[in-house]
Amino acid sequence: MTTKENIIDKADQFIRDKGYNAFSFKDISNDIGIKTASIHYHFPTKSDLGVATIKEHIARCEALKKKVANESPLVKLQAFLEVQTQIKKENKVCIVGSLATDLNTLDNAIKTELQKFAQIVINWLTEILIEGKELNQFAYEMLPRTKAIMIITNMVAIVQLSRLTSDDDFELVKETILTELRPKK
Amino acid sequence: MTTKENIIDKADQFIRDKGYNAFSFKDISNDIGIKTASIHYHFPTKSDLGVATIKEHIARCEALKKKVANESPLVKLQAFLEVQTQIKKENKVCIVGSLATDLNTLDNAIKTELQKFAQIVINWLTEILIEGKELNQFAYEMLPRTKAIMIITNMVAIVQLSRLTSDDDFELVKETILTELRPKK
DNA sequence: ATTTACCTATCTACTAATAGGTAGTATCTT
DNA sequence: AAGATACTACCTATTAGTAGATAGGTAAAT
Repeated sequence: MTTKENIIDKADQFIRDKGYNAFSFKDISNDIGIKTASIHYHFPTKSDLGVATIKEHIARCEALKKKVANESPLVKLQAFLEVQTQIKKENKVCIVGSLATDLNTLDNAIKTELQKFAQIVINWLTEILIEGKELNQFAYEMLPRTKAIMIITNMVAIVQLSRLTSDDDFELVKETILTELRPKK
Repeated sequence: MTTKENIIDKADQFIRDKGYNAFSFKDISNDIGIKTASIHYHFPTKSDLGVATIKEHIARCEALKKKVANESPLVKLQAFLEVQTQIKKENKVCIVGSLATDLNTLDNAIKTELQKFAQIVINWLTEILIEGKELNQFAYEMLPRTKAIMIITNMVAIVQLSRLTSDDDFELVKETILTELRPKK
């Protein structure tokens, strides 16, 4: 991993652990053994680092989409849910949720990139749900995009809420989503 | 409104607008025309102010519960959803979501108070859903507490996500929740 | 009735720490 | 030699929090 990648990785972890306004260049500096001025060499401003971090998420999302492109809708959905499961395992939150709560402190560059990422995620899950219904693997009555938003909001918020209630609630929500999609014979 | 109440009110607005770590005593100082040292007189630490802010939410929630105690389950649910609608109207987010993303930067006093509030909200909606099913006003198949969590996560996250997509998505989710609960004849 | 003491709420002035960011220089790699 | 990368040293602004003074009100003791 290059230094640049290393910096992005740490920024990502801090944002999803403590929030954008609670992490500093010093935090990253301490973690990877580099001076803060050197971080500014790679990313002139904190906002530049924020944008790069979201771009990394977009890239990882596109890679995952490609990886499961030929799988069944159920496997695709499971891959989708597995991302959140990993987040939960690390006791972090989704970057969309984290930055959305801080949105009014962020400049337009970050805001725009985050909107782009949110669109990609919603569209991907919508496509999975459409395909799943066509193949009779999923059953639901509302519009596919609506169902996608219902599922995404469930997942985004349960990683946050289960920090306050119980980790079991995360599994509960995940299983409920899968159960609700199962066709009744 | 006393100065103390005024401070809590501003803190609440800032937390749900920008997040806990993005607001300062100076922000409040500017808004209400008082020096930051005077805010420290009422709330020795920022954490004390945070705790007081959550306590205010708990008090308002209990008051709302009492106000609609003799109404039908549907009216109670609508009162519940109206709180979020108001939040959305102000382009803010729910305090639970806001503080949950910052949780790892907060001390135990705030964490404990926030857990208390989350429990109260979950329990209230659970009771509404149980009563609504008994009276055949609501239909759902999962456990009442599970359904409550599904609805709460939908609402908590859509106020965040609709900052990035469209305000219409908030109404979409709200209507979908009501539609899904409606018994099929 | 006046003094003494205390309480409440605010102020001015300050501190130590941290923030993001910059300029100029050194080192490493090719 | 040259570009990429990292450094030292610094700057300015802001942060949460503190100390001490002040002014006004209250209540009991003289």
